[in-house]
Amino acid sequence: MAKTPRLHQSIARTLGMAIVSGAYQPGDGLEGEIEQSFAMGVSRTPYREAIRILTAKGMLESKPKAGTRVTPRGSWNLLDPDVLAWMFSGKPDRDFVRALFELRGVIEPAAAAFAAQRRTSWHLEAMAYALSQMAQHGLSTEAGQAADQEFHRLILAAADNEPLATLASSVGASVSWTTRFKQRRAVLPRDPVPDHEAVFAAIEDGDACRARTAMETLLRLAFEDMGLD
Amino acid sequence: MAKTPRLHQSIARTLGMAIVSGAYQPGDGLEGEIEQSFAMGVSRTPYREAIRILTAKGMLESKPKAGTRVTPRGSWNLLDPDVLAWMFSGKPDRDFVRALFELRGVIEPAAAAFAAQRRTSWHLEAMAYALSQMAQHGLSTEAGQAADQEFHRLILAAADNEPLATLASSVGASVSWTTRFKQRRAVLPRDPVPDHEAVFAAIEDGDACRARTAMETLLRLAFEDMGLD
DNA sequence: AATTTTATTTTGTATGAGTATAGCGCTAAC
DNA sequence: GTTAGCGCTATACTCATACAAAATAAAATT
Repeated sequence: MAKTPRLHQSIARTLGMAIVSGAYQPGDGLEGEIEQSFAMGVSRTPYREAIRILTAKGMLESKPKAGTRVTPRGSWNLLDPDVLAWMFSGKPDRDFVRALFELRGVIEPAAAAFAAQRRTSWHLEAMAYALSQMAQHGLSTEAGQAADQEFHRLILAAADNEPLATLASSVGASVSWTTRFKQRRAVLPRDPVPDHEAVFAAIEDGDACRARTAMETLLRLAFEDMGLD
Repeated sequence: MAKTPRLHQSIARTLGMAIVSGAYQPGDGLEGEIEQSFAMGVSRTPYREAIRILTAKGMLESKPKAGTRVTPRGSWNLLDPDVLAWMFSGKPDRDFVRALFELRGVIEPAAAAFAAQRRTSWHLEAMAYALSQMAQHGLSTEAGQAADQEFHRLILAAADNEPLATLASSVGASVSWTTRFKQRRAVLPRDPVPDHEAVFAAIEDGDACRARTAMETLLRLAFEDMGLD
């Protein structure tokens, strides 16, 4: 797990978390490469590369003489996997989590509908296997959670829409952080397998409309189980 | 327009375009920083920073001894504004454009529905202004196209969902390519303004359901005008 | 044959010097 | 008094070189 951290990566992570957590406000400046990098105890090289990473994600902008400044939130790539991870590494902002669930509620049902129309027999086999694994191990185990994610990933693959898949995987991954958080503190009351099987059956039948509603139901129940509000 | 290009930025752009265009296939390696950077006539510093930028967008990964390799398409951040720009800078891949449009068909109707419920008077004013600009200049002009994109951006903003709003650039790209495809076919038979006004009216009335269907209609008609198939 | 050790290649980090850009203040002209 | 042009300077940007660490491959050892 503790895969040796590259320095620039580590710096980007530190700065990124500081920015999303609000420690640096938009407009604030990271003034002076030399001072900043010295303050962090690293050389300019990895520090600058970290700046490039954050700039690539829309969180910083830097010009000669003007310095390096935090950009307004609107230009951050909030759907970037790293940015999402940084967001959830601290206190997850409730409004933001709710917004993510809302977005997921838009995307995944649509993906399920597309999947119903475009799935191949190969997809169906793989989904069936994932479901069986899920039922066998249960969601409290590593293997069960992996099977759950695999099931959702297969739906995206079957939907045959690349941009949709990247979007949904980012959102899905971040949502799973919160799920993990929930499970730590709670009961895991309901068996999620039947909900998933309903989605699978609709996709198998090629019934796009039913697949959409089944997925909506699944997400709604999952959201209620979290008890966010 | 020609705002002086920083070197690392320029290199990232060149490499990024080469990757999305397929000149470098996933799995291919950019072997040897020193050779590569020398071949480009630059020093290692900006070359490495360009690598960091592309890595941050999920298109490269690099490890000591193993070299720097292009990652599989599935891990690219296709919704990153820069990546999208690189995608569209070359030949427009029809399948990708269609997929992006399909995604738009998922996002925008839902956004319109949310906007109908959450828009402020400020949003309405701005949207009305964008519409007037659109009607005044027409979609064949720069100003008109800008107003079109602004209108769609405002809908996402009015939906009051931050992650959703970050998709504005993606949607914007889709919008601009819609008009471009239309004009290539030299058809331009129908006035798009009424469709937009229908969406606006529904949002103004706070009618979420009507806003959704109006947006769906708008997109369907626009898609037909594109004549992708 | 499996395992440990060594070698080697490639990226990663450190450092210092010099360049170019863009904001700021100054001057001068209107 | 205002504005336009000009030079100054702070800051990021680029270059060059050296060395360290990491991961794979090969070799040696058990």
